[in-house]
Amino acid sequence: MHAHADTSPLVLGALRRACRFCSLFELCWPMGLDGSDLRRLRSIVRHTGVLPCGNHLFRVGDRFTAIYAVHTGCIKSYTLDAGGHEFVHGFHLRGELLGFDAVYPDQHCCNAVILQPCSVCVIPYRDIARLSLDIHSMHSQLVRLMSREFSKQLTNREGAGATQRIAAFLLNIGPRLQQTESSPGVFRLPMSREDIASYLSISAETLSRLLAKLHGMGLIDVCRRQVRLVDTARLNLIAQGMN
Amino acid sequence: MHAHADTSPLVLGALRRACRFCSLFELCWPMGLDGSDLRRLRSIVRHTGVLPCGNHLFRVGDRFTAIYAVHTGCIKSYTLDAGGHEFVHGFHLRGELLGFDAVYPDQHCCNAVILQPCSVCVIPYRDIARLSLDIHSMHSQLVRLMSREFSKQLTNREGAGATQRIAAFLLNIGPRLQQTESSPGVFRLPMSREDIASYLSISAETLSRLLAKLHGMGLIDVCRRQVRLVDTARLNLIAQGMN
DNA sequence: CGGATGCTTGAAGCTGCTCAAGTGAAGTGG
DNA sequence: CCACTTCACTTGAGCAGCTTCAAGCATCCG
Repeated sequence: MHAHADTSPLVLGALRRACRFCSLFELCWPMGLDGSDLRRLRSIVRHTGVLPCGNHLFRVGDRFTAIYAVHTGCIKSYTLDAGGHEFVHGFHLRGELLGFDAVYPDQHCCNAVILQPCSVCVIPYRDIARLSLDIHSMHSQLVRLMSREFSKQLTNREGAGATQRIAAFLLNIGPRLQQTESSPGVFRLPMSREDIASYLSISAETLSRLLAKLHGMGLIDVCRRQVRLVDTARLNLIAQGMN
Repeated sequence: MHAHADTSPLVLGALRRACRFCSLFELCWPMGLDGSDLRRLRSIVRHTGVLPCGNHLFRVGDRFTAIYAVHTGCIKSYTLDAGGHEFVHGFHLRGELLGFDAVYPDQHCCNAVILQPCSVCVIPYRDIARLSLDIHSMHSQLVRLMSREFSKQLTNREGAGATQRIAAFLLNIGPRLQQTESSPGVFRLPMSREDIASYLSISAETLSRLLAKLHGMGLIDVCRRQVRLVDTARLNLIAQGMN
C-alpha cells in the first residue's frame, strides 16, 4: 500500500509508466521535475489495493484530507436531497480526479461510491500543499487541474432536450471508457440506467425509450450496458441541438 | 485608475474600508498581512471607474489576464450556443468574484456584460501568482476562493421543478442584493425576466406565471423588478422541494 | 428453479413550452 | 405637454415532451 523509499532508475521508470494514463501525470511529470523532486512527490502518494463495489471513498461531511485519482474502475459521486432522493453529480473513470469538492468548506459535500472494482491513488492534500510551496510549477499546475475539473462539470447540463443530453453523454463517456483501441465506439457502461438518468436529470424510463429511439435511427447499438456508437457524426449533430 | 504608491497609514486604512464588503477581503486581509505585504498587494490591484451598462468586461476567447471583483453594480456572465441562443451562467454582485472560468484553458470561456453601472477591482493574475509564491497563506486562500466560486455554481441547477428553482433563486439573490438593512426582504432585481429565465433554464413566460402564482400564495410581492419576500419560511420549504 | 434486480414498454396525465395577443411603463419627437 | 413608439412584462390557449404508474421481460444469483 505504501510507496517504498526506493529511488532506483528502474522504480522511477515504473512510476512513470503507472502515471502515464493518469490525470496526475500532468501534475507530477511534464513540468520538469528532476529525480529529487519526483522522489518527494512519490513519497506522498499512496496506492490503494483493489476496492470492492459498494464501498465509499468518502461521504458528505468527511473531513477533507486528500485528492484521489482513479487508476482503474469507476466511482460515482452523488448527493441525497432532503427527501432522500439520489442526485448523481458525475462518474470518475481511469485517470480522472475527484475530491476537489471539499477544498473550500474543508469537508466533502458529496458522496463517492465505487461502481466497479477500483484502485486509486491517494494524494494527501496537506502534503501536496506543502510540496507546492517549494516546487512553484506544481502550485500553478494544481490550480489549473482544479479549474479543469470544475469546468468539466459546467459544460454538462447545458443542452435542452433529453435526446440531446443523452447523445452528449454517450459521446463524452465513450472515449473515457474505451479500453481497447481495436474496436472504436464500443464500450460497456459501468453504471445503471438509474444512475445515468439521475445524472442527466431525466427519468430512467425516458432514458430507456430514447436509447431505443437512437437505436431505431441507426445511430447506436445498445444491449443492456453494452454500447456501440454507429454514427458518431449524426450523434454529434444531435448533441449540439442540430436536429 | 491606477493605485498610487502612497503607503501612509491613512491610505492603508482607506483600502481596508474599500475592501471590507469585498470577497477579496478574505484573500488579502484576514490572513495576517503586515504593512509591507499589504502594500505589495495594493500595488497590483487596479480600481476601474464606473463602467456603463452594455459594456463587456471580457468575451469568449479573450486571453486570461485577471480576476475581477465587483465593487458596485451587476455583471452577467453568459455564453451563446451554436444557434446563437443565450445561456446565462450567473450574476455577479457587490463583493463577488469572476474570471475564474479562464484559469484552465488560459482564455475566457464565457462573456461578461454589465447590467448595472459597475465599478470593479482588477487583480492581474500573473502578479497575484507571483505574490502568492512569497506569501504562502495567500496561495491557499486563492485556491479556496476558486473552489468556493465553483461550488457556488454547482449548488444551483439542482432542484427539479420550476417553482422550486425560482424560490431558491429569490432566496439566494435577495440577501446579495439587499442594500438597506432597514427593510428586510425588499430588493430590486438588476436583470430582466429573460435573463433570470435563461439562468434557471425555463421560459420567460413560465417565470412570469410562477412569480404570479407565488404572489397569489402570499409568499412574495412583485411589481416589475421590485421584489419583496413576504413569507421566507414557506419559500424555503418550496425551495427545498417540500410542497 | 425461483426470486431479485435491472431494463423495457405501454398508457394517461401534467408540467412547461410555443405562439400570440394584450398591457403598462418609459422614452421620443412634434 | 401629449400622442407615438418601443420595450419589458403579463396573460391566454394549445401542444409536445417528459413523468408517473403499472405491467411485462430478461439477466443474474442463490
